[in-house]
Amino acid sequence: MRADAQRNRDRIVEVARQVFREQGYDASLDLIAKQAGVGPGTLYRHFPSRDDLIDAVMQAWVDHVEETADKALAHEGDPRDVLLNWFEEYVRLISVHKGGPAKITGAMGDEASPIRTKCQVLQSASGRVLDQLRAEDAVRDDVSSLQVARLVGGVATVADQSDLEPAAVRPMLEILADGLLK
Amino acid sequence: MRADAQRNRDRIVEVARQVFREQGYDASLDLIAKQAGVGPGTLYRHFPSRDDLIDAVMQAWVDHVEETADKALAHEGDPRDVLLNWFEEYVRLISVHKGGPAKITGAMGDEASPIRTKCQVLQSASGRVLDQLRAEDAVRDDVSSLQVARLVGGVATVADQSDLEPAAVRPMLEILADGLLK
DNA sequence: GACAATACGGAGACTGTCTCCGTTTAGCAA
DNA sequence: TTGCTAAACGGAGACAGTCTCCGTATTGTC
Repeated sequence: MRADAQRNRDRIVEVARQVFREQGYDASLDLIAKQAGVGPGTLYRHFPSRDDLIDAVMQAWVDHVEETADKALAHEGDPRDVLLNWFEEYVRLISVHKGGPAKITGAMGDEASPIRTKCQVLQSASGRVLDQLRAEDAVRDDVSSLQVARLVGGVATVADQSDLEPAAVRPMLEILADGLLK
Repeated sequence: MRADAQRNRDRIVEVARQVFREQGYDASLDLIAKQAGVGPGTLYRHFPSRDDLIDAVMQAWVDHVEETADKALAHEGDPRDVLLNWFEEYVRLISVHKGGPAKITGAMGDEASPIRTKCQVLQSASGRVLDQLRAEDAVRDDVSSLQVARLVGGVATVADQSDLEPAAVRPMLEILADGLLK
């Protein structure tokens, strides 16, 4: 990639991250282009769809997911605590931007989605936590990590759309956890 | 209301119901106006916001909710069956239109939402089912009908956004039910 | 049949998406 | 350096959707 192209691409992503944080994932793309000091054509050349841009914005965030899962796994406590702790982190992770939970959870399991790789990272992180608990024979074994990701994602989506406080989300996650544990 | 106004209003709602069914809740309102043979101004006078129109479209559907809850309550079987049956009906009810689950569940608990009354009907129907099961000492009593509505609504939202088959939704509802039962 | 009051409707302002294409620039080779 | 070409730029503008304003038309009443 040419140096100027790389420069523009980076700036667009940087601006997009900030604008998405302030206005949510449905912010105007032309506005992002303008703020980044490029024309709309440049933005759309680099990122043909909104999801492609979102994917780029999320890139930095991916590493954080693995790390968070590691922490959850190292968490002291009984299986219920471990699971709940992971659920809360999961919700936090996908709720960084308004509209994020719906976007991510909706794309979960969609092979063709531009943010597919991000979903896979989340799902596999979730899978790791689940596997450890399964090894302890703590969770039922007829559930897939995809189902769990969707269930927790569903709670996060509702919480995002209704502007719920974490304190209001917790009891819902507890019900999920209790349904999953043996 | 003047006779012509009533006529137009009815026709708009009728057309909207059909268009929403075909295209989802984010269909163009000007298109609905055109199909109903009125100007956009007329549509917006009757229904200042999209949600107001959606609310009107849902009106016919409300009676059906009560009836469905009655059927769920009369359902033969153990508490888990009753609960699961109701959950499946609930998901079906709010998934009539694409985008419906998110719309309804997002508005749940929002006092200012134009579709508030619809949410209340759903929530109270859910409350009735829950109350009966509580009377049988079958479900935990630290959960509200709002929480349950949100949990099941969350599953429905994800299912709607990912175009999941009912068969894929069922296991998720089972987890919810198991988390709710004592 | 006249006159308010009420309702209509469509032109058009505004916002956001996305493309096309003439212009500019980076990078390389002579 | 200079010249060349592929790559990239950017902004005008086509298009679609939302929503309003206001001149016109219709209704129902006295």
